[in-house]
This record gives sequence, C-alpha cells and structure tokens, in this order.
Amino acid sequence: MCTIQVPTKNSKPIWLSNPSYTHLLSKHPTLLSLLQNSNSNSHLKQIHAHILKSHDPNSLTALLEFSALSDPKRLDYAIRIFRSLNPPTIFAFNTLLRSLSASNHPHQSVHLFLEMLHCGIAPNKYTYPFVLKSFSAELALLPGKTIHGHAVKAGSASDPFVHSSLINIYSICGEIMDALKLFDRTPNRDVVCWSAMISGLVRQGRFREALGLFNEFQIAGLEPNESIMVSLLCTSAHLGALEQGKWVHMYIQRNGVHLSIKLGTALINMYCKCGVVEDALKLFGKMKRRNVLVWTALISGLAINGMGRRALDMYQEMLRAGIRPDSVTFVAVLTACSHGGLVEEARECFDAMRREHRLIPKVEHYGCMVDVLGRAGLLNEALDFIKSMPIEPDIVLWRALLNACSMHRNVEMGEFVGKFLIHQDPLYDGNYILLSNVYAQAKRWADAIVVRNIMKERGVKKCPGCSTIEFNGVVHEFFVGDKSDPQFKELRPMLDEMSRRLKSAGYVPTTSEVLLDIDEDEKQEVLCYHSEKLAIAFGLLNIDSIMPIRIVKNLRACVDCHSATKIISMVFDREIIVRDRSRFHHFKGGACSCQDFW
DNA sequence: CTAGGGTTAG
Repeated sequence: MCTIQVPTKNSKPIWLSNPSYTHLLSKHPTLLSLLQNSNSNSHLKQIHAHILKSHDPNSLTALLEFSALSDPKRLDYAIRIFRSLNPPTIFAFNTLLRSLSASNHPHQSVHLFLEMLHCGIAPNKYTYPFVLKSFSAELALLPGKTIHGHAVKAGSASDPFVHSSLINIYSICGEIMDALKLFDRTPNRDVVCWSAMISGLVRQGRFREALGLFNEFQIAGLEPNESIMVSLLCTSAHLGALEQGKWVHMYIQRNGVHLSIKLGTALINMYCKCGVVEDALKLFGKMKRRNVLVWTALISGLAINGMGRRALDMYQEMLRAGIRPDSVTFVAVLTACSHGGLVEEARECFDAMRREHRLIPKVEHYGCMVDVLGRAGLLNEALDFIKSMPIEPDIVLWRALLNACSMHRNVEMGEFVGKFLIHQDPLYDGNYILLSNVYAQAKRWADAIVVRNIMKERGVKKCPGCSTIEFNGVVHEFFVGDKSDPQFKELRPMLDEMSRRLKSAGYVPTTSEVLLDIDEDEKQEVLCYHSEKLAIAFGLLNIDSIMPIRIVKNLRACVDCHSATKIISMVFDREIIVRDRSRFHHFKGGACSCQDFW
C-alpha cells in the first residue's frame, strides 16, 4: 500500500503557477490529485513506486516530465526515470533536453543528443530549439552549426521556432552576418523572429543597427512585444538616448502593457543610465514585485549618478525587505562606495559578502576594492591588498590602480604599473594615455613623449573623443577637434562666447593633460575643441533654455572639460548632465555632483 | 513539450 500524506491547508502548490506543470498535470489527473499540494521528494518516490507497480509507461513519462521541470534539483531523479525507460520516447528525450537547456550544465545536451541519434530516434522540431538553447549558453558555435545542418536535412529548419533559435545562437556567438542572412531569408517573419534579431544586435553592442531594424519592424506594421521593448530600453540605456527611452515608456503606458519585472528593470536601468534618477525611483516605487535584479539595477544606478550614500541606504532597505544580494549586487554596492569615497563602508561590505552572505569575492570585487582604496589615495594599501589576493589580479584591476596613481600623482607607482600594463596589453590605447598623463602631471615631458611615440610606432591609435547629444529625436555626434563638421561654423560664435564668459569668470585652462609638444596658447586652443565642449555649444544653441543639456561621451571626463563645464553651468545658468564612460556628472550652479572625485 | 528580453569593477 502506498500512503500519501494529506496536504495541509497551508502547503503551497508552487508549480501550479507555471503553465507547463498545469499542462502536465491536466494530462494526468491521477498525478494531479497526488502532487497538487505536495512538494516533497518522499511523495515523489512514493508516487514513483506506485506507478512502477501499475506498469503504466504514460504515467512514468509524466513523472519524468514533472521531475525534470519542477525543480532543477530533481533533474537527477528525472535522469534515473529516463534510464528506466526502454526505449525512451522522443518525448522523453525532448523533456530531458529541455530541462538541461535551462540548467547549469547545458553541455550535457550534446551527449543526450548523440545518444538519441544512436538509438535511431530522429530529432523533431521540438528537439532543435532545446539543443540550440543549450549550445547558445555554452557559446558553442560549431556544434550549433552541426545542429543547423541536421535541422536542414530533417526539413525542420523552416519551422519558426527552430528558425528563431538559429538566429539567436548565431548572434550570441558573434556571427551577426550569419544571423542576418538567416533573418533576411525568413519567409514569414513573426514577431519573435524580429525580436531574436534585434536582441542579437543589441547583445553585440550594435545599437544603431538594432534601431534601424526596429524602424523596419514598425514599417512592416507589427506591434512590439515585451522582448523588443526590453531590447529598445537596453539600447537607449547604452546610448544615453533619453527621448527614445521615454518613447518606449509612453508606449507601455498608452497600450496598457503589463509592467513585468523584466520590463520594470529595463526601465529603471534606462532612466538611471540616462541620468534621470527621480524617474527611476518613481518607477521602482510602482513595482509590485522586486527581485534582486530590480534592486541591483537601482543601487548601481544611484552609484553611477554620484549618490553613493543613497545607494548604500537602498542596499540596507533591500536586506530588510528580505532579498538576498548576489555577486552582482556587491559589484554595485562597492561601486557606490568607490564613487562616494566611502572606504570604511566598502571594507565592511566586502567582509559581509563573505561572512554573512556566503559569497566568494570574484576578481571584479577585488577590483572594486582596489578602486575604492586607490581613489581615496590609499595607494600603498591598494598595492598590499592586491598582493594578498587569493586569486590572480586581472588587467582591469591593475588599470584601476594606474588610474588612482594618475589621480593622486604618484609617479613611481604609476610608472611601474603603467609599464607593466603596456607590456601585458600592448594594443590597448588607455594604458599609454594613462602612463603619459602620469608623466605629464609630473612635468616629465620627455618620458611622456617617449610613451606617445612607442604607441605610434606600434600603430595603437588613441580612441578619439566623441560626445553625443539628443535633439528633436536625433542623436548628434561631435568628435574632438572636428572643424570639418558643417555644424562647426554655426558653433563657432557660441564657442567664442563660451571662451569669453569663462575667462571673465576667472577660468584658467588645465593644460597638464595636453601632451602635444606645442606652446601653451596652442594647448588651450586644443582644449577648446574637445568634443564635450562642442556638444555643450550645440546644446546652448539649440536646446530649450529651461531644459538641462544632456551629453554622453565615450571617454572619461578630462580635467579641463570638467572644470570648464562647472563654470559654464554657472555663467550660463544651465544644468548640464554629462555621462562619461563610467559615471554621471550633474553640473549645476558651478558645482558637480561627483564633487570633483571621479 | 518549443523561440526572444532585465542588474555587473575601469
């Protein structure tokens, strides 16, 4: 006799919210009655025993499906049931492949797929999406291509699900051209096919192309689904294109789109990355469910907007709300500390991460700590910290130290770290620039020039400064010293006006970072044409005077642009918000939100 | 039984 414990009133039927389980259970009403209110493994075993006695293969498959999909921990159990099937059905194979594709070890799919072929069972249109999903997770391009070939031969490649899965794996593996080729050849593109392609472009950082494709999508008269909206928000966040991000938000509101947790996270992230923290907070307040990703997006958003203290408060609130922080949360929390100069708080968080939250710090967490210590000027301590690390420091971490050396004008350490980094990563321009800055700040011009020459000899090009500004829904781009730009003529009077007003406000250009072997006047001239200043001039000329001027640039803010922008915000009485490659600067009334600490 | 999407150090 098999005894099944009667479920109590309070036990939660957790899987009933998941459509696949309801589907499964509806096919097997007996199982439904037994499993509906039970979530314990002993029940599972009892039911298993019961089914074995009844010799009902259908029930056994149903139990396999239940074990494979209800909880990742039950996958082993599912495999044991699978092994008892002789021969396993295509459905059993698919179910296990489906479970593996969502598990932490998707690579096992390949063995199962081969076993399937070995058993003489032909994969069907359900098999391919699962296998491809597993391979995507592993970035396994070649196996993916093999599966592609299989699907073509089997006549399944034109199935819309298989087709989208193929577009997805090619773009995840960086083979955008192949993904586009498939996309172009799609006969009746459904929305998911578009969304696979758009998200593929976004994933590869090809934001302009993604926007272009979305434009085509709209022309085709289709309505975006949630995935496309998330991809668009991600694009807006990367480009700092607030207008476009707001458009998506308006679309959501106008069409009564359900604000899912993913969509909410994407919106919060977009507002933070566009420098509009208030709107991010407003949205956060409206969200009914908040998981660790939502909280982390907000904490990191506050951090990059110079609200380190507020970010830490948020983190405490998250703990009080019973949400467990993950490894990414700690990156955000430590970033908040580093941008806010909160050294002690950072140390506490770093310790709490291990002790209280049982998370092993990864290289990025050590990197954050080096950044915290380095920015605070504790360079020797930062170096000792690196020496005591139980894992190998990476290039990014060393670069944080070099950056700190440059900030705090420590030539000895800067020279050592800079040379080491150039040796490690000779093709990266940033290392040369930082080292030559370190020399220039110490007025060691000859050394600075040597570094620049080595860079030139090796054909390493300095990434040109570029600033963008959104106006009337169009993103305008300005490059450093780009006098050939037709807009430059129009900007000229405003640039002169800026110069005049800056001078009368007592502004003195900071030329220590200009390395060219030229005289002081020329250096000042070079600084005037930094892309950021061109964009500000454009903003002052075109953007409505009650609106803040929002600029996104590709490099870190240079010292001169930073001090000049502070004064411009005062003498022109304009709020100027600049996003540099790692954080925000909110300039207002002559001061910056970063408190000159970036 | 199937495809797509959210947070991450400088």
